[in-house]
Amino acid sequence: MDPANEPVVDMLNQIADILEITGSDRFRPIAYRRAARTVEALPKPVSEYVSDGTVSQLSGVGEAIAAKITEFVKNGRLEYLENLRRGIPPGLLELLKLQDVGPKTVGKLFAELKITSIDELQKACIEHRIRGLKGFGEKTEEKILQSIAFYRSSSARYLLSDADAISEKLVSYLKPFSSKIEVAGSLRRRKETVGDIDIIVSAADPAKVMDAFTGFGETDVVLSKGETKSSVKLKSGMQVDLRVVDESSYGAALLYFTGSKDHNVILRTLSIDRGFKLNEYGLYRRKNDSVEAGRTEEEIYSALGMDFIPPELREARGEIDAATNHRLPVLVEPDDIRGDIHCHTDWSDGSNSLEDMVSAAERIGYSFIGISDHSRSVRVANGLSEERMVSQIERIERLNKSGRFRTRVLCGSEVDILPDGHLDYSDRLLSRMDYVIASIHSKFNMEEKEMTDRILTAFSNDYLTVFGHPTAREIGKREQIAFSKEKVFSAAAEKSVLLEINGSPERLDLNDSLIIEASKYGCSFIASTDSHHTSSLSNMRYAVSMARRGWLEKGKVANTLDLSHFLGAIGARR
DNA sequence: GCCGTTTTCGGCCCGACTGTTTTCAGTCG
Repeated sequence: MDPANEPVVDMLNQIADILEITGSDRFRPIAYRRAARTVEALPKPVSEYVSDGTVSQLSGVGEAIAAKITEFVKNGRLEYLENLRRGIPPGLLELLKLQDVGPKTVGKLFAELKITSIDELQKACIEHRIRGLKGFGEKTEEKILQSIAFYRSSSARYLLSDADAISEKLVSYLKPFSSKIEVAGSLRRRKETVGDIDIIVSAADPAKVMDAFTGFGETDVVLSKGETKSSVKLKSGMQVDLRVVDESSYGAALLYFTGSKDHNVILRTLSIDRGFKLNEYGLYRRKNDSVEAGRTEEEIYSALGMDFIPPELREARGEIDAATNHRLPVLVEPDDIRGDIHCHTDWSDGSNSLEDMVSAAERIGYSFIGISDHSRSVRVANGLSEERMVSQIERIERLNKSGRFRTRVLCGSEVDILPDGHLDYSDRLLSRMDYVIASIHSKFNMEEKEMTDRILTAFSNDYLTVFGHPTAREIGKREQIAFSKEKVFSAAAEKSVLLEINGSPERLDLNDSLIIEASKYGCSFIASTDSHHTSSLSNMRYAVSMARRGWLEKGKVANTLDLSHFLGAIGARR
């Protein structure tokens, strides 16, 4: 989603929530949600549609909603929504965040028991006041208490790498019971964080898979168990859903449960337009319900007149139009990567020796590896003094001459961008390196203007090759630093500074949406791992995942070039 | 509240699972 549209999407969804809680016409909330989805899928800020007067032409947006969007965009607030909010206690909207508690339940709890907050709801459950309501019973009470506990305890989203580890374990555990098995959901789309894991299975004996699944050793609670669908919560807190489907529906199920939801909604609508009906069992002709496709995703996309859409692109960011017009990008692949130039050794804060890192790179089959230890100011990371840096340069030169490794060792550094924007080494020293990654590791809280100036000053140093982990965020721990995307990205494009796609699982920086934004300015990128250990060189797959989610083709990722062209590309600034 | 070469009125994506029902409503994805 275009970040500018997020407040508008929230506004529309909130109207829908409140209308559902207060329970008026049951189709009005649906209309608001549909409009929200449309805005979410827009390729540019909705304010542009407001200024050229085309908002009401968007699908699902009529006169009334167009007027509300217009008012909201112009004033930053909407009288209608504020009145709605005044009509209900503020705590009701938080209740919606509880699992298995939706607008109808919230409305009823408020109408009958005057419950307006999670605390009050918990108390009512403990005092068994819920079971007295029509349609509610003992089990519902227990379930709500569990949801409250889960809501309060869990961080709710997991790092992509953590989800990978769990899902790989589960898939290999279930494989003996399955004829086909694959991970779906946001994990398959390679989102930077994952809320739960979805697994799709075909099997000769479905009951056996279900039993195996719910009996998995790391299961904490079985949330539900049916013939085709079961859910468990693992001891780690992660929820896993398993779906067992017939082989003839495998592709349809995989497509459906891979999502995103927005992608599916567009596909379904489009299917209807073309005389089909699409669900998790297949693509059917509307006329006579005959099956058109379902065994594979490829045949479904093809029946709809589209090219196959890689899961990483299925975010309703224009991929369906692109697939229809045969203009999808040919996404960069893990095998396209020729080397990794963001690696640390035990010269600074890495765990392995320089030779171990090179040897590991050679085993992967890289034609080059770049060593980029920390610069002198990063004392906690044992940053290299200028003298030690010089001796590392000489060591690498000797290593290359020795012919010990087929993989060429490039000599660089991850140089700090100091608070005033200068780099942490003299130009004279920088000039002796093959490349320079410049990163921010201090003073993260600068105001946007000051931070922007800091970065632009750094960019004015002609030895700078790569802007390392540009936003400096750490998922769930540290916010992005503030800088003008427009100024920094356009400067990077103009000065041929490569933007890093850092594949370290807690960084993923730049992430997909910023890659898309930077691409608009014509930036080029480099995928790297920021490895501090030989084992983390495999994190390149996360960098590639972000690049793919960012619509990048091979040509926009510098380290897909072979050694000589890569050297040409990183030497271009000098 | 939106939308229409089958409709300007009467539908809105749709199926699984659960819990509380005795035929269904609510939630989720």
